[in-house]
Amino acid sequence: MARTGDRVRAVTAPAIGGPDFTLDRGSPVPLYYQLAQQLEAAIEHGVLAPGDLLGNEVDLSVRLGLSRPTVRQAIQSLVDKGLLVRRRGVGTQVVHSQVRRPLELSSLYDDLEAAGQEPSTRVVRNETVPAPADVAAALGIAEGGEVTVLERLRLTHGRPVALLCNYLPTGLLALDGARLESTGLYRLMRASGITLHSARQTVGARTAGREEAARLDEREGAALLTMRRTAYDDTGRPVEYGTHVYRASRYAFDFQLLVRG
Amino acid sequence: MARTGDRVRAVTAPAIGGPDFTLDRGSPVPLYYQLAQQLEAAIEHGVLAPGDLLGNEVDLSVRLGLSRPTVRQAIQSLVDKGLLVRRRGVGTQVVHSQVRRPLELSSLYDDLEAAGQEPSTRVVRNETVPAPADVAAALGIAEGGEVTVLERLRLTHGRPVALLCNYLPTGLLALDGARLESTGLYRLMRASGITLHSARQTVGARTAGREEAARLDEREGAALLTMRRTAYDDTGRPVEYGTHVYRASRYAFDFQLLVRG
DNA sequence: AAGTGGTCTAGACCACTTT
DNA sequence: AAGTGGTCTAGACCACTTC
Repeated sequence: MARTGDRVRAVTAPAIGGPDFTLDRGSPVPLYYQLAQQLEAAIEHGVLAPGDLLGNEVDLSVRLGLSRPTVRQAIQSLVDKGLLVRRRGVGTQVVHSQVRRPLELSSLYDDLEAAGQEPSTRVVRNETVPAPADVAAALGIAEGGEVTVLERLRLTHGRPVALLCNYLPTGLLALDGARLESTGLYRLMRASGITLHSARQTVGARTAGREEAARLDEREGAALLTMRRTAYDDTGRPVEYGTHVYRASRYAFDFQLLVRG
Repeated sequence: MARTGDRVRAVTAPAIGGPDFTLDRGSPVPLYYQLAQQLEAAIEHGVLAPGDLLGNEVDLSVRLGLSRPTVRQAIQSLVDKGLLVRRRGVGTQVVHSQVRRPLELSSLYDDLEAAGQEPSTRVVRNETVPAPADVAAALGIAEGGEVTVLERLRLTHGRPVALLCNYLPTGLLALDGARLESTGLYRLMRASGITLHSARQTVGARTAGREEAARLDEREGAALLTMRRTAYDDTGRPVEYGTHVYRASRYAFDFQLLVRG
């Protein structure tokens, strides 16, 4: 039986009824993951068109020289991503719409950068303070305990888009002012080995007060989008609490939801 | 070997090092799912506290009389929900925070009802019209093709909260006016066999115009929360497009995001 | 009746973490 | 060295859908 001992053996499935897949058993990348990536690429590039049937799992596993559970694991990961649909008695097909974008814990900086908006940041405040009640509750620490507060003005093309106020457990992270001006907070956290896992968000709206309007270069009474968020790492510990205010005239949240199975 | 043929056999695991689990092999509910439900309940009720180790998978499977893959499938489903964390070489633990709420494709009606807000609905418009360009694009039909347009005023405790305007492919669903006044659109769709799978949402804000303010019982210039959404069924076909407007003074979106693995 | 995915088993070897 | 989860195999029977 082929086991991990057989190094650098590559298997190419015949193209009968579908695209080619190449598996490398010598690679540290799991076989199910290699297959999932190639399936995703085939869908992405239109080799597998919306509505196409994948061919049954038993045949696929024989053709690929994999066991059925391994093939199923690959398929399942794409079903979870919403790229494939399984129907008992029918088969597995590529989903009909072009919906590709994942739901992600959005980083404003990354989002803006990806959209070609040339984001920049001005750090307004970066210090250690006693935790106010709401912050303490959100971060799960004692009221009055030390937290780091970070206030930033986010701009695109040199014009203000948002006022960001974040609280972090002190000592979690080195908040270097210069690096904060050149990148986003989440990227900094990831670089420090913090794996973000989930976040709870509340999105609302209100009108701008006078001082706020001035800082954001808006008229008084302009519509603002507000966001309050607590983010958790992969062990479920709160690592960040923030209240953000966006100029509604220049920003809207855009995201995709998946219904849980 | 115990197979599905053995009816109504129940297995109770000894409580050594953990809570009891009872599996019914005669039930049509899959074993991994029964286990997952009981694990989730144990976490929910505090029998398993945050940070608790679950015990290794091999022992668990022996205790429960299940194979390891089956136990893993149960655990994996809770990891996906964000309730458990696995660490190689360490074990599986209950997540540290109390984050429980799932991310879901939110139904305004259900959300309000769950919050004890006594929602009600007034159907303002329910007819078939030629599709405007944006609607046609969102629903993937020809511009000017037939669509059903549905306009509703949503109230809580008898006071307006939101103006809902939805477009659906004509013939997808019987939109009975009376039922629309007593329940939500998504519940009606689910009852018609439509399985919602994902949605793309854009959330923004603006100030209220005169007529709009009057309909929502707000002042002119009040902050409004806006939402535009396209929902897809499990085959990826668009089944609904809507533009909603909420009174920011009475409503905010509240949801949880999970980072994709 | 034939074909599909859904579930389940009883093993195996591996990589990683902790002791 | 010992213990954990991560991956993988080669089967099996079942429920559902379609013909």
